[in-house]
Amino acid sequence: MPEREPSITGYLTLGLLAGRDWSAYQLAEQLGRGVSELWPSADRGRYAVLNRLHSAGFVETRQEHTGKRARTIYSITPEGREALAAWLRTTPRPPTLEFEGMVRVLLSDQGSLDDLRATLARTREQALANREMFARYAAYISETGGTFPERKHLFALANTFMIGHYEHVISWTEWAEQQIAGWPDTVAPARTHGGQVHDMLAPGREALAGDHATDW
Amino acid sequence: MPEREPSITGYLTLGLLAGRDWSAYQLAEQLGRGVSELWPSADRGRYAVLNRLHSAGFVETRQEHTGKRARTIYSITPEGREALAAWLRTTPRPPTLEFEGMVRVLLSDQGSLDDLRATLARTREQALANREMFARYAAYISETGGTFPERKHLFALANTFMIGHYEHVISWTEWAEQQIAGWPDTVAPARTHGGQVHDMLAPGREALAGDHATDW
DNA sequence: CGATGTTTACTGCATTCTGCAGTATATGGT
DNA sequence: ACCATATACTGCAGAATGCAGTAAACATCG
Repeated sequence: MPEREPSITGYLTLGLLAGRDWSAYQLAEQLGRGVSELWPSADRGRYAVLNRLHSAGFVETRQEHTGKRARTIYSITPEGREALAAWLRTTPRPPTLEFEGMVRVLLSDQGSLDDLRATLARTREQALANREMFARYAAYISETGGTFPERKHLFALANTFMIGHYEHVISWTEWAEQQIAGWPDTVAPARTHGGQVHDMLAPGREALAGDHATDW
Repeated sequence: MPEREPSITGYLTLGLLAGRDWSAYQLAEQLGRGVSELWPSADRGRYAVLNRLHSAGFVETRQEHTGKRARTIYSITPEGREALAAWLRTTPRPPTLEFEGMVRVLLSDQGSLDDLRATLARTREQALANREMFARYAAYISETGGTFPERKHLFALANTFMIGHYEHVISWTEWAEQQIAGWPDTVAPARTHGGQVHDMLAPGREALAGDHATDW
């Protein structure tokens, strides 16, 4: 066995198993909830990760049954705990964003102003829904302690980030909608708009001087 | 040929080709610059995308030479332009985040307080560097018009988002560092901290009542 | 003028991940 | 008794990643 390093999904799995045993199905379901806004993964992949954790010796399995239907229960091994702790001592990769809507903004000179408006509106709606979801989590945790009370202090940190993140997306879409309000189309504004640095920096910040290889 | 839909990287490629012809190498390089903070892709994949665009009839190729060394120049076809415009009329997927650092925060009860502090510090540094990069782009574009002056109004929209995004990451890390300052370790605070809803919501916002299946 | 390092210009390969479909049992409601 | 939904996964094709590798052109320095 070549004993490769687990993926982030693998470490998330180990993190859940650190608290209690879970079935494969439960793990796959749990990793599709809120945490998928922080570390997305396909349902299919979550099962594959379990097999790799198993052959690396980081988890053990046992079978349970409900009538004829089997399910596999996973538990973490001491090696699994050590692998998780060792990973936490290493350096994280920077966060990455996959923002299809913003790609559409950049390419919107190849489409209509209505396309651009629709992209902004849709992005805003999606962010509103997500902000609401995390606000509900926050309220639920503060009222009841939540489903994982032993980690509520950590969920609080993450919840705050997520709410602020969607808040930022929402306020950006609103600002962008105002910006494009006076545009005749998606092409012409390059001649009159888009160069004002004061529009482009957060309040109170000034443009930085210095090197820049190129833009975008 | 089954004529599948291009990926987002494919549409980005078509978007660049809409302005002028590019070589494969130039395209691969360009897609690794700023736009990769919005739509990440591996160098290797950008070449594969070109082959798929070609077999779909969305781009055409010709060969140029520098001495013995060949390079392939790509241009967009009318079908490619139409595919891009048609895509812009469809609905975008919501933005997704891949935030390894926040996964570590969630699992930090399996590690030390120093691990958590290091994660926050590293995340802050990375975000500072990226904010600076986009601030430089913004300054460069406002001074010179930038490398793509015909799209500067669109880059301005995206630049503003990116600066605000990293700004949010930075201020969250600073807030989180304050939050954990008084913690004895990564486990105990669940008993005393982490439940205060007022810490967890942006200023002026109240917790929303309503249904919540579960947290995280 | 030759050696060395960097940029240009890609391709191959193993592994992983995604997305979709499919299978089969159990449970709850009308 | 029937049907929808939940449980509990597996198979497969295609796409993406990460790393390594090849080779020519160009710049720089002694």
